[in-house]
Amino acid sequence: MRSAPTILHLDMDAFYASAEQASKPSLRGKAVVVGGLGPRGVVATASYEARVFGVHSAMPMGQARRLAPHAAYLVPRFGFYRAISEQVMGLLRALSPLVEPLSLDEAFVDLEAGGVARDEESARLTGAKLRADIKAVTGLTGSVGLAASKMLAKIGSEQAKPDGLVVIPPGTERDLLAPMSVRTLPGVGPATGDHLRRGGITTVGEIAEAGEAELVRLLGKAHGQALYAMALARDERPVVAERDTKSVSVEDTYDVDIHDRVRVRTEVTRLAERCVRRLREAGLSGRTIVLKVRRYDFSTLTRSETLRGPTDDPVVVREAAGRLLESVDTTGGVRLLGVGVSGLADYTQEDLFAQARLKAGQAAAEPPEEAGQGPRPEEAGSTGPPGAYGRGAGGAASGEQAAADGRQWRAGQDVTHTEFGPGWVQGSGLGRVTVRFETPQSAPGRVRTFRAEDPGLRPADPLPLIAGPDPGEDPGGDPGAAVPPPEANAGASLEGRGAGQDSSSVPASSSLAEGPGASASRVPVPPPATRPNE
DNA sequence: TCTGGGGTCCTGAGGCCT
DNA sequence: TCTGAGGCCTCAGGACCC
Repeated sequence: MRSAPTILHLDMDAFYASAEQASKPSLRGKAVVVGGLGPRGVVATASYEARVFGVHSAMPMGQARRLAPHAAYLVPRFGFYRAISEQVMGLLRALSPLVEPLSLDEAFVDLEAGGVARDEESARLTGAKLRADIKAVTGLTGSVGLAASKMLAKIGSEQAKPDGLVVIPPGTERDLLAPMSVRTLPGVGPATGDHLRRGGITTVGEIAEAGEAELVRLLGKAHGQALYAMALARDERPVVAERDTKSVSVEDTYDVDIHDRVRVRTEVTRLAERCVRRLREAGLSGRTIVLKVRRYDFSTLTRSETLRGPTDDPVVVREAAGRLLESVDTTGGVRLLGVGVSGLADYTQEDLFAQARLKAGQAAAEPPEEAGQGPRPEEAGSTGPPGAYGRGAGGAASGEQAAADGRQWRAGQDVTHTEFGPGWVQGSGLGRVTVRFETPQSAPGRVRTFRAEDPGLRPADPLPLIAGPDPGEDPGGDPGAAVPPPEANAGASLEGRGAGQDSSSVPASSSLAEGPGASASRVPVPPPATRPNE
């Protein structure tokens, strides 16, 4: 263990929801929930205002709507969040070469490796400056934990939330941990927590008292030993900048269970092809093909097959997935299907036979799938594949909600109108789309409703959260990062899979439709207001 | 309206080989 | 030739994380 708190953990506060609030002035200070709006969607992130009502991550969207019916419900715009995340990661890499991203909104940094902190005071100053830089570059807040190990730095950032900084001085760790719930420790989820509770252990201190042998007896060797070490504040895991991908997978939850075996096979084929596309984009190939099936009763089973050598051949993966499906009983219906590849290598051992088959047979039969990520009218009327981020109704109606010209309007999506300028979709349905016209730098904007096929309305790229500084004047020194890349468009997120079936977004967020925006738009609120309308 | 998507790691059973 | 032990691999499932 280090003698100085030079491991930094950064956790952006309610990241997706905060990004949406920064992007949409009328949502600032309001309950915002980002997640799948389909019938089987769950909450990805809730703003702190929404958390007051009990809404939290991973909660079924229906439950969230019951708890916070007046919140704004938006689909995630991963491209947009990724662009912001890259700005933040750029700031972290300016501190140290050892940056370990955990997700779009979280990372560890080894400050010692960067030579920017040697002791508690310099670490604290570095953390404070980082938070200020993040605020200046992105307009968002992040919480920072500083400690001598990854586990404690993460606990520190959790304690610092929201918008704070906590340093855990070396030597104080065990006293700090002792009264905490076992669930504080990484790797202790609901199941392990229950296990420990049945063994009479509810706090970290009680883990330490129980001793390693008892932990191993309760949880098995690896888990028991690891947890015991953590309880003693022993965590020697290094910050690792580069991690090799171990597997690549894709899966879809369906709005309505699929009973038709032919349809199941079709979906597995489609997933296998999507998976291979992802594999190839990453320059990888793999030996083990995995089929995942979640049945109507939520029971999940996996079947896998290991090939003689790694492949990235769509025919090989498709056929293997098809064989695996043969061993699964799907009567009763399936709610989720997934295809994955593991045992990865960064090269391909060519399967010449499959390649030959592909050239000979597939070229003609296979349409250039999803090339334009556009709508797939041939599927209209089928149960839309994207459960999580799909639209509301599901079932046969899904395909019919698309605008006449094939455009899709989804809650939260950026748009621009020839007459009214930039804005975002507040809701749509029944051939109408409601748009709020505002920008990150404007006052809360006015709401207007159009026909879904209004020729003046078109999708747009997200606008930068911070008004671009004069060229050359970038507080974070992050080159050209202020403007998210074009692919950051809402419709382009989610790998295009939703485009066909998401159709008009939810008749959504009824809460928003009648929001106070119209009146607020008349109030000259100084930009960039944090407390908009009302 | 119960429960997403994309990962990682661990465990245990069983087969195969030496 | 048979048997048992041990190591390694594959497969399936569970838990956890963000």
